[in-house]
Amino acid sequence: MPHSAHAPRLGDLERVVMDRLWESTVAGGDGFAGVTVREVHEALEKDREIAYTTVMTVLDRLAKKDLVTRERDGRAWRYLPADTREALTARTMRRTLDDMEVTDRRSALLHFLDGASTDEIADLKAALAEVEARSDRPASRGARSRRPR
Amino acid sequence: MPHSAHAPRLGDLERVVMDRLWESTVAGGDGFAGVTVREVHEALEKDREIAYTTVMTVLDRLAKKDLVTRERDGRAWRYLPADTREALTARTMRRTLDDMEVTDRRSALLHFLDGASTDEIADLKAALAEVEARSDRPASRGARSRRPR
DNA sequence: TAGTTTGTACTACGCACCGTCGTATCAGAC
DNA sequence: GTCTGATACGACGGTGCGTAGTACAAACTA
Repeated sequence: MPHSAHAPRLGDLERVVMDRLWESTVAGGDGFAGVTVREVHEALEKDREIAYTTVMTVLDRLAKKDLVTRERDGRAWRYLPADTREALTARTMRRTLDDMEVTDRRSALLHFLDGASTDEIADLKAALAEVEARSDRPASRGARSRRPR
Repeated sequence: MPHSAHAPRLGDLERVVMDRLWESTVAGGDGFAGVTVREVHEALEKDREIAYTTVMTVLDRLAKKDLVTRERDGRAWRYLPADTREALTARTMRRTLDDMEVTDRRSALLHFLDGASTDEIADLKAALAEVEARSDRPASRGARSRRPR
C-alpha cells in the first residue's frame, strides 16, 4: 500500500484558494488543465482586496505541500488540485483516526455517528453498500477502482 | 444545530501529555480524580529529559483549550482529560468533515472507507447497528445517556 | 530596439502556536 | 522564620501562514 503523503492543515487563505481550484475543476470539466495565478487572483479580488503575489505565494506553498500540482503553460503555471475535495477530506479524517491511536475504534466511530444527521447516516450506509458491492465483484474493475492517488 | 466546541490541533508534546492523562484515567478507574503536574512530570521523565515547568505550561495550555479540566487538591491542581480519546478523535473527524464543506458527502465517506481495513469496516457496522438500535427504542432512556466508559 | 506589460522567484515581516524553560512568588510544614 | 513544594507569569526560538515588496526574465508594442 503506497501510503500517501500526509494531509497537512490548511490555513484560511489556503483553503479559500483550494476552494477556488476545486470550483474551477468542476466548471472546467474533463479537459481541465488548471488555472493560473492571475485567474485565481481575479476571482479572489472580487471578494476582497489581495495582492497578486499573495496568491502566488499561497499557490506555491500549496504546491510544496503537494496539495496542488502545476504545469507549465508558456511562461505561466497552471495549478490543479492534487485531490478532490472529497478525497482530501477523507484523507484528513483517516489521518486523525490513525494518528490518535484509539484503543477502542468502535467507540470512536460511535461517537462520530453521534454527531451525524440522519442524512449523513444514509450517506454512510450508501458508501458502505458500495464498498461491499465492490469487494463482492472484485473482477469488475474500471470505473470505481480508480484510486485517487 | 448546536455545533459543539471545536477541536484544536494538538502539538507533539501536548499529545504525549494527553496520552498520559488518558492512561491514568484508565488505570485510575471510577473514582479517578486526575493527576498532578508532578505525576505527569515523573512519568514523562522516564522517557526523556524535561523540565517540570514545561509540563506545567503544557497542562496549562491544554486547560485553556478546554481539552483538560482541573480541580484543586490542596495547593496543587489535579488535571483530568475533558474527553475520552475516542470522543476527541470523533470530534476532530467530524470537524474535518463539517469544515471542508464537501458537496458530495457520500463520495467523501466512500473515499474514507477506501482506506479502511475489514476490521474497521466491521467496527463501523457495529457502531451503525448501535445507533440504529438506539433510535429504534427512543423510549429506553438511560441507554443514550450512559457514556460508553 | 527600447519601453511596457506579464509573469515568476526570492525575501521578508508580523502574528500565533508550541516546545522549552527561568524566575518570582506563595502557602504550609517544621 | 526558614525550607519545600507548588503555581503564576513571562520569555525565547522555531515554524506555519497571511501578507506583500522587489528583482528579474520573457513577450508584446510602438
